[in-house]
Amino acid sequence: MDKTNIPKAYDAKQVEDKIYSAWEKSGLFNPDKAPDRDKRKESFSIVLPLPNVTGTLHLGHAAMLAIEDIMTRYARLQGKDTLWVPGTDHAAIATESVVIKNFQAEGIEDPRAKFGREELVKHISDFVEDSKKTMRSQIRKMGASCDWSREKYTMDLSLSRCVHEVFKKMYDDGLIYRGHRIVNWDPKMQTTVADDEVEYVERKEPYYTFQYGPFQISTSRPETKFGDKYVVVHPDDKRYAKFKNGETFECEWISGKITATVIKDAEIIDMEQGTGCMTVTPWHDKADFDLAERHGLEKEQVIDYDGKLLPIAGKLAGMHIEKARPKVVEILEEKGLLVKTEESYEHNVALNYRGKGMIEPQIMEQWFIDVNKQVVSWKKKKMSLKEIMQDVVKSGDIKIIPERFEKTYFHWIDNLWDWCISRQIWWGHRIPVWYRGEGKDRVTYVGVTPPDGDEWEQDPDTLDTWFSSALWTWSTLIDPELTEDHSLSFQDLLEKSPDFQKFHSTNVMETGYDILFFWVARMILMTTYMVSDVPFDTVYLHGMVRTREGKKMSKSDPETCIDPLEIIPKYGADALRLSMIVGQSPGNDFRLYEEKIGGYRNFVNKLWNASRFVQMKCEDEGVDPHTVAGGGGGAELSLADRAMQSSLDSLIADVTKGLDEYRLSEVGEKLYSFIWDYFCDWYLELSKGETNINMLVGTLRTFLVLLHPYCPFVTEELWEHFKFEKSEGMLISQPWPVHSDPARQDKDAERDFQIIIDVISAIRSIRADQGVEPGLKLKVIIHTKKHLELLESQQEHIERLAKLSELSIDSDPVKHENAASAFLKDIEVHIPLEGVIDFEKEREKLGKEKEKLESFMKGIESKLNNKKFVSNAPAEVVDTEKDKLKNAQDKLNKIEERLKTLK
RNA sequence: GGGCGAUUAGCUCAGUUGGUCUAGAGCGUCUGGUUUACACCCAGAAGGUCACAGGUUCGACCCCUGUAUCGCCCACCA
Repeated sequence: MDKTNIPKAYDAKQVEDKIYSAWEKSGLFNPDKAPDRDKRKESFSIVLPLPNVTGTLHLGHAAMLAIEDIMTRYARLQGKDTLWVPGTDHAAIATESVVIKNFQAEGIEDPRAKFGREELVKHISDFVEDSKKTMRSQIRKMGASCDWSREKYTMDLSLSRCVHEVFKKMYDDGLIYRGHRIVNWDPKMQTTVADDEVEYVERKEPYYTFQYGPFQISTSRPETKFGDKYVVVHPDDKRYAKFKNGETFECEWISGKITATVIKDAEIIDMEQGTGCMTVTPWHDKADFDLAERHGLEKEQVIDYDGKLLPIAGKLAGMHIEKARPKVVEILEEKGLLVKTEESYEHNVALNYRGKGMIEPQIMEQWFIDVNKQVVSWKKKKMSLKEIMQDVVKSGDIKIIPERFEKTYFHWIDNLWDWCISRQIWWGHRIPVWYRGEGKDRVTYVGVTPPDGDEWEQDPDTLDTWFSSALWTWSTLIDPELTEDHSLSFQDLLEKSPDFQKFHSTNVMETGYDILFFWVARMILMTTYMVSDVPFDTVYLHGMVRTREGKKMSKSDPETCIDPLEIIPKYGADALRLSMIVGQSPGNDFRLYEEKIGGYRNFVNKLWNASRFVQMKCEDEGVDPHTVAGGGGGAELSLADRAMQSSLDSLIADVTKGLDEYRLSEVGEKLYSFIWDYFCDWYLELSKGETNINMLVGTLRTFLVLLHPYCPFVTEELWEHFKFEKSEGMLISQPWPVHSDPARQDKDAERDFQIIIDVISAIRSIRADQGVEPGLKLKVIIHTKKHLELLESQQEHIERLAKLSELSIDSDPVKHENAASAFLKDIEVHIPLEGVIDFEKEREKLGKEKEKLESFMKGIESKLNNKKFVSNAPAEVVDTEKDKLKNAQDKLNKIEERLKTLK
């Protein structure tokens, strides 16, 4: 009969939802409801990197949630005032394009025209509400311990207030301006796109060379060439030395005779490339635009905002550029101006990262943030936004993990242009600018609230979605009720919001390295500017999840794409979490596949069964696990117990230090192998013979706390069975275990326990070789060098241990039937030392080891004698060196002793 | 073109400022094992000149230089 009330196998599906609701019910995700809130001094806060509302949870989110939840739960267990704010992003372009696509699939060709602004926005809002519901339930599935009572959304009224406050302040400071600039225009979505949101895709297209007066120019885009009336060459190019800058000539071109001007420019021209000359299209090319600005050239629009040719194209006017291309080539060919066609020329085509529409650069009036104007006060100096962004990372105010991304970050900032923040879509924060009147009498109003009067008209554009996301660390912490009171200044809002005062700046920003620029950099920009503080102290960047083959996971490929929502019921959220943490290092991509997750499911099950075993033990001993106090229980501890106690102490120290330094993978691995290899396979096996139930239960409880950040569900479930009657509440709010002074650790016990382990291992080997002749069996025992050493040098111990394990050692051959019973019954084991050890080889080996040790010690000694090293290196480093030396000396002594005995 | 990284067992990856690392884990492979914690298990084995070539050092997977292959980011291709 089963002596345990714990089911035989862990069924994640059955317990996870139940436990999550219990946590929510307890209110412990909310720092305000922490039972000992007043005592909590230190605070820890983190914001959820707002998943956008367009989709469902994917593995990237799952990894992010797992990492952040570990950080959050660890802080909470440590007794910090812990807040993790969840929320979602309205994801302007992404969301609008999804909704429009959905309508188009229903047969509504142009939803904008059909519904108009107000109605379409309403439809998008409804869609967003649905998505948010889905996201919420999925985040819960992962076990994320975020405070749902503080959930935020970038379009909330309180967050919109922040957006307006920032816009107004930046406008007043002259950091936001409106101007005609060349922007990335997406004719499909009818909006501008930020530089970062443009992606380049390689395409093979024909490449044409045309005669342009005395010059030959090459292009893959002849349809833009109608307005070209400048030809540019390098000032040092000897081939064109006879032409002077500004010289004009007449030539035949697409729509007839034109007058062209020669421009000499060293910056834009690469003499080596092609013919070394080109014509320019300032309206539709950024480099050409800059050239035109430098030389004061005329700019002319050729393509309209729908991607169709303008009247300048003559008879081709109104035609879409894609259709017009062959026509233009045809016209020029007829005129005899086509020199050659290169069929598959490889070049990059610019696409919108959202929606994949082709980008057509256009000159448009847009809103920009000036990143170079030195008007912001920071550290008592006037600096530009760009300089502040550099400063906070350079000075170490913000630390990026892994460090190498700091270089990437600086590189990006060096190449940063003014940020175009206006978008021509309807979904998003509308720009808080109103106009009245026409022409010269036009008045502009910029404000947090709309101006009084009816005759005002608001700017039709919306803000880039990252504008509001960039405020996330603090806009979510401002008290929403206060934001309704417009008599309060922005400073008042900050000062009167308790959450902001307590939790900002946040401790860590955890996100994928792919949005370092999009988001992390912009949070730094906005927060330093607006709040005069950094948004977070540490940036932890995780890698991208890849398939077994190393490809990006994409939803369109269900073969390789793993859906967390299918995995969780099958393997459990705990297993999924472990599989995405252990063995991964920050900033590096990692591959995930089902077997990996299965492996961690096995670990969870192992822990589960070990707990069952402990419970059975309790039953055997007639104790209720809840009344067991832990520790040694006052009884004299066996060697094994002392060893476990001591190792556990080091484990706690390692786990604590590791988590403090965000080394999640390493800590996870340590817990995994400690629990499985050391606790289950040795300590539990040993306790089959002799048990200190206090130690057993106490150790298990410690594991549950240590492992809780990684596997919250299974540990919480097991806690129910093992919690001490006097401890209050759920595992989630227990105190983190403390470890004792390392000097007090029982190193002897640890070492001796290692010997037990080895002896048992040896006994098991005999067993494994049953059926083989007795003499050979014994050789197997001592085959491994470690055993040779241990058995020889620790014979005394072994005899003691044999007694402890109810083994007896004498010269009789092996009589036992199997090894496990060795701990329970009287068994005799024969371990002959004589004749198996090759003393000659031993001496040789020890001699080599001695030599090595001596040179090692010499090195360290010289290091310690070096005054420069001692005075410059931190005290810790010097101490470790000293320890090393001491250990080496100990070891050397032992070797010498052994060499003596071998003689 | 500029930058950043990777290269460690059949596969996927760890390896914490150079030394107790004769380099580890998981999966896979092979051998043996089922006595009530667990076959989602236990014991054991095989498998690596840490990409290559130099250098620094008493000592290099780790630091430096170069080479090769792969990947990512940025810029650009008139």
